[in-house]
Amino acid sequence: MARTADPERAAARRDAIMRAAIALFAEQGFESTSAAEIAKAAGLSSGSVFYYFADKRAVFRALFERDLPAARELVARHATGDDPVASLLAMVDVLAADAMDPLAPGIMVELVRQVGKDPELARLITETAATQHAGFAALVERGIRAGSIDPALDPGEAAQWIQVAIDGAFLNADPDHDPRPMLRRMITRFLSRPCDHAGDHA
Amino acid sequence: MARTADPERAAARRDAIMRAAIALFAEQGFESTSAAEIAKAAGLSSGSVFYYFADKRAVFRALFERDLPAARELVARHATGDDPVASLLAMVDVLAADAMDPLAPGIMVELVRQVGKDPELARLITETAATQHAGFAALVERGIRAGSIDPALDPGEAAQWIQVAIDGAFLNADPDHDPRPMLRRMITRFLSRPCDHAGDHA
DNA sequence: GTCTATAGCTGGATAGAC
DNA sequence: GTCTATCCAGCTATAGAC
Repeated sequence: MARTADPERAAARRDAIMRAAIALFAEQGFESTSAAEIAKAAGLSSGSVFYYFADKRAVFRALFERDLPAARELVARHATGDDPVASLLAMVDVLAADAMDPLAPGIMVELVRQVGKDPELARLITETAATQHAGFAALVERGIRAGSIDPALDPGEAAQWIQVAIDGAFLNADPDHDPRPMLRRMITRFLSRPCDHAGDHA
Repeated sequence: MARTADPERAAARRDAIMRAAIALFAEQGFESTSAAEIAKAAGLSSGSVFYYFADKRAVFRALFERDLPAARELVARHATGDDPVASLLAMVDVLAADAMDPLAPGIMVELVRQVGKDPELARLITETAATQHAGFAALVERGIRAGSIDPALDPGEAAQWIQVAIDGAFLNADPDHDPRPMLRRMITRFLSRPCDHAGDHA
């Protein structure tokens, strides 16, 4: 009854294409990577790429399809905790973990570019980012009510700046250096209530 | 004696090409923008681009050639001041000013991509970034000695994180929203000495 | 100095063999 | 289902007219 003779083999090939594609897109960019190159790197022939994917753009999109459910799950997992700041930092840690991947800056940059060209990709990424944003904003709000976050902050704006910091870390990714400690320092202090003796010393 | 009949006209045309190019590169990307498109937007004919520039890549490089002298001047101007943190924030303000330009994210992204492909551009950008980095690091060190910056910070690492934050702001640029107040908050607090009653309230 | 025309090449996507 | 062969569009860069 199976449509495909061997669904497992088909999934493996799709996966091989995606793995080859992510490396090539990150290193060379989307436009500079030909379908033939991807096929070769995946151990297949040129035309096969178009059997598994509608077009080159669909290959790129597929690389980010798992991110939306992952974001939903991440937000749900950290929505209910005793300490909102701790939950928020745990989310940051997870999102920033991939920033040590040497492919991260290349993929990040290519993603921004392709989002402007592929409306379907744009919808996917917008929703993923909005999901993370909502999760952060809710935690900031809870932190404010609990007194552990500066009430002068607007939760939505603060959430966006947390994402800005993570984006910056991705862009400057370095495989030899874990960005998370400094990212935590930056975000913790950004959120905390003002410290009335800030520059004391004198 | 003049080599060119009208050097002023020539400079104006070069400039027109550059202005047209920066918009197109930011919106569509480098690879997706043809030389013919640039020429048309500049009010010239296709071949003329190659009269004023050696090749398409040189057009892109030209867009960043003024950044290195500008960085040197900026660093020099803020090297000597009574308050290192204030000088540092003034530098950040200048560098982040362009983040309100709607073209900023597109150009930023394209720059990262092209730096990986054009070694001459890479040299230029690396030196520009290193100049800014050195300026920030020197100010952080002075701030530590003056007691206004947390001595636990490594000046080089702190300088890099200031650049990370600025990069993030560029990537998420929004013409309607000045990122500088929040950027200042984030950096000030990142640098400041620890505040021993951080999460008080209870 | 600047334009027109085009050479020469590359790459996405398909058609049809197997 | 997968590969080979190929078509056609679109691009950079140049050569030569004016």
